[in-house]
Amino acid sequence: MRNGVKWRRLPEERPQQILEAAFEVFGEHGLAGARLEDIARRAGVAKGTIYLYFPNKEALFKEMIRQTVIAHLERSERDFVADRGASATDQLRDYMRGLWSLTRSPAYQVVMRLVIAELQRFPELMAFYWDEVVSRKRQFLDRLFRRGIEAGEFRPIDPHVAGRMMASMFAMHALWVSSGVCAPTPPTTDEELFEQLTDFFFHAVAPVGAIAPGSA
Amino acid sequence: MRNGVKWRRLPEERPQQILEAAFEVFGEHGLAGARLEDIARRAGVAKGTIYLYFPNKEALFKEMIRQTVIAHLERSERDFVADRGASATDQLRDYMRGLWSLTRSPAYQVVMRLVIAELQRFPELMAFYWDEVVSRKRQFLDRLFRRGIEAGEFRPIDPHVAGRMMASMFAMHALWVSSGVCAPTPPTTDEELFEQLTDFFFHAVAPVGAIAPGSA
Amino acid sequence: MRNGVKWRRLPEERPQQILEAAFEVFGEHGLAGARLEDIARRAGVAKGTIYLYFPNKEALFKEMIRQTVIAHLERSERDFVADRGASATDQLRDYMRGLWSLTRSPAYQVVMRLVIAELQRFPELMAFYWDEVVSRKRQFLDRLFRRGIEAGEFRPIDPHVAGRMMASMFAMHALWVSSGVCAPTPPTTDEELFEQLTDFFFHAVAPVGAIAPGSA
Amino acid sequence: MRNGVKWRRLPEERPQQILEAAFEVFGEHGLAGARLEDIARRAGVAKGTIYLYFPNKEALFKEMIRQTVIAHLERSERDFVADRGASATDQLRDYMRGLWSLTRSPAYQVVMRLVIAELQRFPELMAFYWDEVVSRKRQFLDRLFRRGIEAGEFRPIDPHVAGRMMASMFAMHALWVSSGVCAPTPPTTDEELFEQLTDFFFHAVAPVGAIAPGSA
DNA sequence: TATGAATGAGCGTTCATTCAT
DNA sequence: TATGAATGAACGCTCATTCAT
Repeated sequence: MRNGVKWRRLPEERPQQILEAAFEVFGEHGLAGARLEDIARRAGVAKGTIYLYFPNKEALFKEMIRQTVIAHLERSERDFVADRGASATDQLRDYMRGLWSLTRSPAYQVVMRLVIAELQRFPELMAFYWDEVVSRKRQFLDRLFRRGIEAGEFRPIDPHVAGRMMASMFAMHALWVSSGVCAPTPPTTDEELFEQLTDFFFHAVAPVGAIAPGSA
Repeated sequence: MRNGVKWRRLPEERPQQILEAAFEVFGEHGLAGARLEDIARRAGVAKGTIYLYFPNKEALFKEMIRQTVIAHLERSERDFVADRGASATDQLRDYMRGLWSLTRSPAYQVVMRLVIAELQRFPELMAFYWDEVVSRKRQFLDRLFRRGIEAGEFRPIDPHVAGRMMASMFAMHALWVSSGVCAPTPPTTDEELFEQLTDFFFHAVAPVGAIAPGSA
Repeated sequence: MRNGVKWRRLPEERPQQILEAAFEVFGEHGLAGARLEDIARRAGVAKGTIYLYFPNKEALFKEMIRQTVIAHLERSERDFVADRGASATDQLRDYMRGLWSLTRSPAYQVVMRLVIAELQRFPELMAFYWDEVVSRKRQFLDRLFRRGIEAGEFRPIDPHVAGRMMASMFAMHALWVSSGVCAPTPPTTDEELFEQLTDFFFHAVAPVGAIAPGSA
Repeated sequence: MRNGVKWRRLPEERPQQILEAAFEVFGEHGLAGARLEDIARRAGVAKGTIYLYFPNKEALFKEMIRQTVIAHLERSERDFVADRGASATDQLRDYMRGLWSLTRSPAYQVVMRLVIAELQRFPELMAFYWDEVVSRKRQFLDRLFRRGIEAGEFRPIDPHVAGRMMASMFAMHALWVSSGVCAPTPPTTDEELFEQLTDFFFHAVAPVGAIAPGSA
């Protein structure tokens, strides 16, 4: 049959194919240092082909952000609504688990590093990230923490502050894990790292005088 | 006549002069974005002069790391020895205050960002950083936390974990403050940010059932 | 079923269809600035289809010249023969009116501009243009002016010169009108512009001492 | 002496050197078609060197306009003031002579062609040309013609119109001379062409009933 | 030692042209 | 005959590095 004749990759796969190459090359050389030529070669296409699917270099990175951080955020928001019945503590622990599994994915680690390291120099990307990620995430966590505080599950901490602390701990661990700073010396397992993070956090937000609700 | 010329900077000062300019320019434009021309102009020398003292752009970056991060670590260690008489809680609070003032210095923010962004690509530098900074800092915090745990000031948390959490929170805030992610929405003062960090941390390490020792 | 498809344009119309689109796009973006993609889209065909009918971009341009400038010249010659009975002054005024309405047509403005801008670089086209347009038009005007001079309607000016002056004024106004240089400052109407041109020209060729014959 | 050792071109000549190359290349390939690389090679410098003296391609063209059209305009304005004693007719004839000698210079012909052909596509250049040339020239000619009309040397024609007609005739002749449209067939000398232009123009603006004042 | 004019490889991006379908 | 995804050479512009002075 005519079928077997050509086995090139299907056109529908092209954007994902390019994106995956971009993930790798951005990860290795940074946002500014990555060369479109390398991304193209790694994706197995010509330089011009990239521009059939993405208007420019920044758009590639935007899409990377969408597929990792924003996708996760949307999942979290859906879960939050679906899990309305659960306690804030349980909801938070679920959220943290999702965040942690994201944290361990190379794609997210790359994105985080680039966001921290280079986003400043790309004002349009910075604005995008701020609107689509930072403020949205903040809203989400606000609602979560407020619920827990009102239910007496957490001490009356400023929800913004709680959110910022959690984000800082997870983000930094993403960076450390990816750059090997975390792993080497204490041969801690991923699961142990997660336990340490949640345990620490739940102690920090536990009602004063109570047993930390998250550690059981 | 020729005498008035004495007022130029001495040739021996040249490297430091260049390094200071590099600091500023790297801080403003990042490693890749910094232009040798700008550094030269800011240092008051010609572009070619830089190459008399540093073989290339990278070398400038390496020297920057040495002069900032290591220098700070040595200061911390000296202070720790000098404060031996105080409680672990007080010592920790003092250390945090020092760390926070460092965190707010542009120099540290620059180095943190560049370390996160670029260190991976220089394995030799990464090793250097690991030995001279990461493990040394870890030892230092270990001793501090162990003291506090033994005295019952802190709950029996793994000292490594406590150190890692603290470092992650402060490091991330350094990055956020410098890139404006922290500041905008809640018009929080620097001092308030510091209070939030210490309050959060002391709650997390407080002996269970006790009032958080750090919050007063 | 398959029947409704009959409503597509016929294949025989394809070249004209493409040419019309080329006209518009060349007019808007110039020869170098026009993108084949735009022409294809505007013609309602795919990019590749253009290459079935024209070997390259240049060929499109050549064909455009043929369809506009030559076509007009032939119309002028026919009208001249048909109007044999009128005075030279009337014939000239009629010709000028026709020239002016041509001058205002976007197609002519486009061709004029492209001829000025690009013809030099295609010697073969330049020769073609010279033979088929320039010298033919000159002959035509020569006859017209000679008639007027012999009849005492115009002063004894060199007919070549009169023709050249007229052509220069109209051509330049075509270019100016199309590029907006003429319009802005004095909000002159098209009709006024035409009056100014003819009035000026008839004064210039009026018998010395006489009232300019064209202004009434 | 050390003098004879190196005879490279002096740095002070560089801008003019580049500009002359640009003149040639723009003339041959147009504004959009000219390649910086060609200009550099023709000037005997490297591509980057151009950018030491001109911020971009457009600036090269701006400077070309300045050295030809604007320089001439400024000369004309100075002469106008210096010649206050002369009749408007004499002043105009002097101006025309200057304009005609400009018209014959290859540089001016190139500039005119590019202005006509391509300026539309470079809006910033168009604005520059409009402000620095078109409106300034218009003012200048307005004053000149108004003087002549008030003194009864010219018929009461709208000064704007007279200026526009003159400009159109000279401009078009510049384009024709440069592209060979004017020259070939009637082997007219440059001087004769000039006489034809002035004679035609002075007849057109002569007081009705009078002998054309410019023709002698 | 110090200069800064000069270099040219390299970048992101565009688009005329090709060719498998 | 018609498509449009894919190509890749070419462009304007930048800037780390060199080198004659």
